[in-house]
Amino acid sequence: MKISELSDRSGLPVQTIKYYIREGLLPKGTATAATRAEYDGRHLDRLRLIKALREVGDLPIASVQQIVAAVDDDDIPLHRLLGKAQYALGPGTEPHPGDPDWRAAREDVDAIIAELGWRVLPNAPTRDLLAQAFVALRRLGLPIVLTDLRPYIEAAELIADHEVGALSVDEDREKAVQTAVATNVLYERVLLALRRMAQENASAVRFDDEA
Amino acid sequence: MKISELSDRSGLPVQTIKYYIREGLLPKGTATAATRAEYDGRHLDRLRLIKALREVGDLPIASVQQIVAAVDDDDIPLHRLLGKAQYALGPGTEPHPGDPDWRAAREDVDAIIAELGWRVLPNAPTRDLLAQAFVALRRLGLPIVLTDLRPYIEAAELIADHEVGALSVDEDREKAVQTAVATNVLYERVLLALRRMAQENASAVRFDDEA
DNA sequence: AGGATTGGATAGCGATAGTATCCAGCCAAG
DNA sequence: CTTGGCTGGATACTATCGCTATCCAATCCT
Repeated sequence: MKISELSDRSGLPVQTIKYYIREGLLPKGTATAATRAEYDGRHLDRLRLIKALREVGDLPIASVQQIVAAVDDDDIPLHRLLGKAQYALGPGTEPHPGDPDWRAAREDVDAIIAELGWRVLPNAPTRDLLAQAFVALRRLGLPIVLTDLRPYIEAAELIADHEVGALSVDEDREKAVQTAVATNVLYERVLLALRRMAQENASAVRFDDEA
Repeated sequence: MKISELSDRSGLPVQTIKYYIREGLLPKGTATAATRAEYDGRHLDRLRLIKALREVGDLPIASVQQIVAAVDDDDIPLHRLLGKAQYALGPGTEPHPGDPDWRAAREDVDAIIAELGWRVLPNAPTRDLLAQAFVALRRLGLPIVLTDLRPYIEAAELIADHEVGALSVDEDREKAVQTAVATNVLYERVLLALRRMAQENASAVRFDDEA
């Protein structure tokens, strides 16, 4: 199909598609002449994935780039892909290892992971992500105790077990990989939305009934 | 204290503090002369809150602005504040009511909330937030069924009940409000980080042991 | 033949979140 | 009491991000 058709079917402007190609998010079409190229369904699928990651997941172009690179890398087995994608999602901000607060938080994080017996790589960016939140909480005078974390840990395990259990390994890789990455990012949003709703509900139940 | 001290103690450049004052995130100091103003501990607290919301919560200035406005509004009772803050967090992207996909997703969302018996205002932005994720999933050929959502709903309720239960109502408002808002945003990050870790762990348990 | 469409390249734009500079006015040390 | 280093306040500048717009020459479609 032509780029204009790709544009129509994906809902993205031609210029944006060209931009994504420039940035390496989308492979070029197969050239048929100096000013002509042909695109196929895989381009469309990819574009839809990009759109979902951008619009719903709110990922920066650079992260999407790393994710599609991992998706395209046939050497990565499906079950490693989610981890790979998480590295691309990254901690957002860099850790500051010189800062003693930071180091203390990282030690807390490492201790909690060890305590839980979770198998999380020592250099996983999620450790820094959590440490960052710990630092901020501490600085606001809100220290973290393990019991406070309990419900979050429980919830996280509940969800993760479900998600990893639902991973299909037998489908064709292309599709499975796309599905895995998309669900991971999109269900993150789902979880956030549900938490906020559940909060509103719980608050209504607790406080509105008093009045 | 002087602005330079405020800068030192908050870790933010003087220029940035001035910028925050311009944007209404931080009240001016009390002027003591034409080129002199005095800041106090409340300024520092506010600055630390802003810093946490920006750096960890990754909220745009405009959202922080709305949140601090709600925090400063004494007419808002504490237990309403979290809801108010959520409105400021918003859906990120605007809903597109003309789109039939969107409308269908919104109906799904509304149906689920009704089914659960949750008390969520009809115009809550979280409804759109969830609908947006539904639209994206549907477009990727990944329709949502209630059973898929179960673990997320369960997790959300678990967390929300804990959080709302932990809200203190008796402390002095200033501090309590700051705590409530900060924990809400920061524990969102905590939850995301824990989910990713739990995923890595669950994946390791399921797949690495096969090899 | 000729208007529309492409690929490819380059330039521009609008929003966001700060930085930098300037200018007086002030305060405190010498 | 002067003088050098902060201030507050205003304005201007900058960098990054994620697109858009424009151009051009080569095609294609009719």
